[in-house]
Amino acid sequence: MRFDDRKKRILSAIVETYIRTGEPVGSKTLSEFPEISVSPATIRNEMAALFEMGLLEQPHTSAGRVPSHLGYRTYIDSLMMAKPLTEDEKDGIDALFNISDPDPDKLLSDSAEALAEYTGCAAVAMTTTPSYVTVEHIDIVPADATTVVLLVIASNGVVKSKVCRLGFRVNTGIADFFRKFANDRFAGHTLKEISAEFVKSVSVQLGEYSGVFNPLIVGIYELCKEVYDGQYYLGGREKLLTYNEYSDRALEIMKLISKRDKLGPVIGNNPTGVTVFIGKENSLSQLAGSSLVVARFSIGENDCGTIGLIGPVRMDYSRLIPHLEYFAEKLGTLLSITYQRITGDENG
Amino acid sequence: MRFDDRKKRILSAIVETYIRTGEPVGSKTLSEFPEISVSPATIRNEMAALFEMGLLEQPHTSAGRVPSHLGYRTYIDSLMMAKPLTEDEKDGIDALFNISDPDPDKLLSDSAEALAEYTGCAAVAMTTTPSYVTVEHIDIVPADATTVVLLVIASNGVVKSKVCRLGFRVNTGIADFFRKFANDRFAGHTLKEISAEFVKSVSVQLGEYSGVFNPLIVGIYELCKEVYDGQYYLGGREKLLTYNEYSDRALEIMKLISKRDKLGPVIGNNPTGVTVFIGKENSLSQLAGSSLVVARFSIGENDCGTIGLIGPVRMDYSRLIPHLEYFAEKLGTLLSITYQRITGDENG
DNA sequence: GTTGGCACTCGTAAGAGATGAGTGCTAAAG
DNA sequence: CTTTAGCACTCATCTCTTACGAGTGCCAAC
Repeated sequence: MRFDDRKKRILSAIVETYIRTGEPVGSKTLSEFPEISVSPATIRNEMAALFEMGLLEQPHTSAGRVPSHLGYRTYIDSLMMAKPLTEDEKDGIDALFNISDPDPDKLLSDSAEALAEYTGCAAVAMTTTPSYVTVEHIDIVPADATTVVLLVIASNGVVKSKVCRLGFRVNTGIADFFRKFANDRFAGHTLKEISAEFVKSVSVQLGEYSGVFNPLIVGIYELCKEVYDGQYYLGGREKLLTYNEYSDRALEIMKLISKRDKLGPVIGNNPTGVTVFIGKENSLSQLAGSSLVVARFSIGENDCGTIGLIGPVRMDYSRLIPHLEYFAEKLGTLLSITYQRITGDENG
Repeated sequence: MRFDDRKKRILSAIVETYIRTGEPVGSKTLSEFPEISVSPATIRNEMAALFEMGLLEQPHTSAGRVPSHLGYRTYIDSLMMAKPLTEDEKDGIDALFNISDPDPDKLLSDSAEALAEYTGCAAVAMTTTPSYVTVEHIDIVPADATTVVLLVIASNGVVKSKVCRLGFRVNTGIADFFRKFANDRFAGHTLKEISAEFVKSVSVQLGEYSGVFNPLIVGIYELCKEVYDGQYYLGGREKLLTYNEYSDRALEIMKLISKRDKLGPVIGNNPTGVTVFIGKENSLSQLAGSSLVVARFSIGENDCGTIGLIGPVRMDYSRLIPHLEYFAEKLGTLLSITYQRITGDENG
């Protein structure tokens, strides 16, 4: 049986109509489409063929047809016409990102929120740190009699700081000593290496001062971990409530996607560009009724994170995929600007 | 009509049973309570009296009774026996907070999450900064060729930092100049004063260098604003979905409570201790079907924030009020420890 | 004051049609 | 061989009715 042009047009029409209305699509409705214009009976024959081919499903005998997961897959991969963003939409997104010297973490969480707002789906934004990234430099800055600021500068340009309050007065001598000690032990090591055990072994080397400096050592550990773990932000979870597909599963899905250890591995290992996981294609069985649309973004050439959408299988792919693509590109550009200055200077 | 002892016992039983089951309570059910032990008919007479007094409501003629808002109020204010926390529960909460040198912001967001987990309600944690708090000191620390860390230390002990990436190389001379300049202009001013206009006027004073240093000036403004605005964390929004009271209103409520500008004023102006707002007592009409239980916490003697629970009017007040009280106390203690060291040293 | 009895109310669950959207199949027309 | 009209059939959904039962208010008796 050939998957001819008319079958393609019919499948497209079914997918698009179902996405729009959420109701199974019948032969009569389709016969009114100008690009089809054959009688309902003919369409029924074609639909029976598409059903045979596994592209359509039937909720029950007397209902219309609904795309199967394979139907969606075929539609997305070869039939769909992506709706490019209008200039207005681009401007709107650009305006969101129009901040100078943004905090990268905030940028990410704002992106998740904005993406959710724009798309009506739950949105996730996540960064990953490659395992080759090392600690480049550690600094300790007295800020107050007993307060210091710890800084960890990683080789990928990420800088994190933490205010540490100590139980003793810190003078420049102490700060200098600790700075040298910390850099001797930590600088050059990959973030991945800096485990709790590693930190403990470093702490031991401080001998009798180990107790005194422990808060700082732990602070460094926490900062390294923070950089290595990256971020995970989820925005617009509550958007899922607007789809009746989730009427009884909303709580379960919302809990699931809130946890990085659940969703992270699923969305963090994709090729560049936009990837779509439709329903049962997801490795998590709880997501069988949902689709994920994910896009990687990168700082310069270095892939560094993922943004994604979570919504019902019946989502408007033709609109959302270009949107997500634009967001990812924009986010990458902005992060590149943020991080570029350092590398620029280092090379120069 | 006297609100005698038996009426009180009946009202208590109705409130407690309704909280537990969510079903209107009938006279037969009540007659089986050992502390009541009169016939259903007698109870019906009493219930009619309680209805007259405005303490009970009837969903419809042939249903049992449900507490009115006044009924809940009476129960909470004078009838309820608070269930003190068990040692196990206290230990569980203590364990959550058992971290050394916690980041105050993280402490707050973790508290909101934990509180939600413990209580099954949505939980909010919020800090407010009194308007008399001033900028005590500003510091700028070169971290890298073109990267500096800005520090704002406020008079209430709060320290915030921000990594700023600049377009030029920063040496100690530049850093010293800017540090002096910034402290001359900002230190001593209240955080409240430091508005966008204020910052602009400061920037102008830099003359030809205004453009170069603007990112730093803006950074200071942002940090001051961050300290002054305080935090607002909401945890466990999705818990509301478990109550069928919210089956159709969940989205609306979740949106509402996510916004500090909506919920903040409502929960931020209460006396010390635990305050309960029952349903329509809330100034926000959308919360007419919800109750808020809020508690203030303080650093030392200084009131500094609020934690609260949002849930259906039918919530287990006798358990939740002591829980919230314990959380608030614990949170205050921990924050006091975190901030005390500085003040301790400054006075010494 | 308390209680048993009883008629009454009213929400809910269950069952019976009626409706109608949509189908598959067949046979005739193109 | 493809397309189409016709027709019987399926099945979710809606409405209407009925039955049920939990709970009430009131009254008379204890």
